[in-house]
Amino acid sequence: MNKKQLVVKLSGALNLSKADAERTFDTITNTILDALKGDDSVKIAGFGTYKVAKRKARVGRNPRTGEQIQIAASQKVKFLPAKALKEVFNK
Amino acid sequence: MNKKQLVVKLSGALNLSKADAERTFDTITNTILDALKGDDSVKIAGFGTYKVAKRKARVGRNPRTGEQIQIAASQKVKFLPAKALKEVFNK
DNA sequence: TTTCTATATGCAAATACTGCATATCCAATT
DNA sequence: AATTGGATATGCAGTATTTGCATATAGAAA
Repeated sequence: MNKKQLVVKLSGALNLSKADAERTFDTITNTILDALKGDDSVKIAGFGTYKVAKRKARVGRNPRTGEQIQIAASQKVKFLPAKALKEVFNK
Repeated sequence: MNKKQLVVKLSGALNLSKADAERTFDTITNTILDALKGDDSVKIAGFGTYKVAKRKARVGRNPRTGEQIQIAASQKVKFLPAKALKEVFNK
């Protein structure tokens, strides 16, 4: 399912126009992103937690040539599913 | 930031009551979950992709006693941040 | 208040990560 | 509705990182 299909579903479920449904959805993702940018984690009970994980610099390898390369430290967004979410998929 | 705080922000940004904002948010998470339950992945351009990852059975260990235990195969929800998301945090 | 979640522990196995080419797929513009 | 530019999936090798187990406690959320 891509974003367009999701928006169509939301439009029906929320009784909004597609344009409004999309704006609503974008507002939510932007709000979450803003919090993450401020180095805050976003905890959604029953769904999961978004947090920014810091990754240290390390030595990697180009699998094509085999040569070693230096990989810089970086940050990425991590999503940790809530307990309730795991249970849904494991029974 | 927890769910309550997020709902307050959404309520302001979307000009909805808190109750409506929460209902809207829940509708979205439920829609995503339903797709995942149907073994479909949810791809949100500019944000990321939710997908169900299957994890193989393996041998684990009880850290308290040290004894080996068999861990069953399981499934969990994975979130893969979109390229745009990584860039936000790495410059 | 009562339920949920993070944390901490040791350790084996699974998985992520890197560059890059190709194939596929999506979003937006025409 | 069709085209196109951009984003993502895949495969590869080897190492770094993560995962997940049991369980109690502390802290936060409903």
